[in-house]
Amino acid sequence: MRITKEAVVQAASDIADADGLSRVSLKVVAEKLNIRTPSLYNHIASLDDLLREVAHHGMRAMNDLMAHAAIGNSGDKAIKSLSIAYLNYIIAHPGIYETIQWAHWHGNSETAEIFDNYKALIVKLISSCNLKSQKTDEILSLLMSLLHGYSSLELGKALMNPEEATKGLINSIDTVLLGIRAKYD
Amino acid sequence: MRITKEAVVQAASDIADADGLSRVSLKVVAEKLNIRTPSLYNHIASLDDLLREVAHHGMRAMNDLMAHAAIGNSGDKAIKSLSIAYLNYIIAHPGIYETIQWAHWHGNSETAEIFDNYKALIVKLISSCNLKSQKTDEILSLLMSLLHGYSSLELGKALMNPEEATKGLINSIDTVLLGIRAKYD
DNA sequence: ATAGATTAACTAATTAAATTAGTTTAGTCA
DNA sequence: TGACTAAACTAATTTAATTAGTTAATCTAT
Repeated sequence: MRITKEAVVQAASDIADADGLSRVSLKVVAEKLNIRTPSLYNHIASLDDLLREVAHHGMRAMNDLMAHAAIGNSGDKAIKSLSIAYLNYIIAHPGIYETIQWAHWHGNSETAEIFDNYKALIVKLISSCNLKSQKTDEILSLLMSLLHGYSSLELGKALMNPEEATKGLINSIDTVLLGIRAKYD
Repeated sequence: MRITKEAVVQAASDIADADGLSRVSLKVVAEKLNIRTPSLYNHIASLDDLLREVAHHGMRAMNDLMAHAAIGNSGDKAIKSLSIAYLNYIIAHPGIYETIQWAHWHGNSETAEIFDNYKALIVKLISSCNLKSQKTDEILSLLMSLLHGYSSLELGKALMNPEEATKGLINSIDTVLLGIRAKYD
């Protein structure tokens, strides 16, 4: 016996990745942990609270992975490394990514804070491109849109063929960086 | 009395737009229509079925609006017109768009068919750009990613300031088209 | 016009899941 | 070792989806 909050979040994350967010319920989480459903309330405040925890845990993990991927690189190279890390995480954790999207609407101030950390990381990489024009917000918006849009739309295919999906994303990033150079440099 | 299936879908769509997808339940839909919850089963097979109908209705509406927006234009101009129509629909119907995203995972073959129509429309516009290279799939993926990614991420802000959001999208499209010209023309 | 078929409403009951209340048990530490 | 606390439990409540079975209203064809 004796479960920790981390174990609860982990169990919910695993169920999300294996069966999808819609299959995550306190019932199945409790079953996975071999405890009764109400016992979960010793660790979490509600189902929504648990899902937010899953999302936050995932967002922090993504931020860490992306930051590490960017280390030692700058400019286009760094942006591509980050993008690959982003897509790899989503391929490995589709259910957590689904939960992160859910948290985009059902999140709280902590959600916003972690999201801000993500934005700050990308801004750093944009700065490392040393563009003449400093319209960083426009470029940030474009890059985030592409990363999220591509990941969401191609996730189904990406799970079947990760290589191909990564190539496709890098190709799109290339095209966008060409446009950015043409417009802002 | 006497409700039609269309009225049920409309009621669910309205609730989604007003209060968000998570607030759509057969209970509140029935209340809005002044009938008892089980009576809804004369028109729909299940809650999931209803949500799929909401998504399909919305997807068809979007396709129509985008097709009309593209009429009389070609190339970059057509792509921008379509993009504005896309974003305008989402600003007007955030809950339906949320439902469409839900249907991306919980959809059926009909969902896929309507989505294919959307892709075919964009492919036509790409062809009208008369690019040297015919890597249409790469460009399709990039444009769809941008449209969906930008719309999802900026929806919160877009509801507050539609003008600004539209400008931002057009700006990103411009940059991407520059990159496409550089790479594929 | 009206019998029969169909549509769409109803009530009653079931199931499933989230949540709350109150209780018990098992380790921890003074 | 005895009180404290964390974390489990059972029992009960609430809410929503769904099913079954019934009835009323409309529509259709003679």
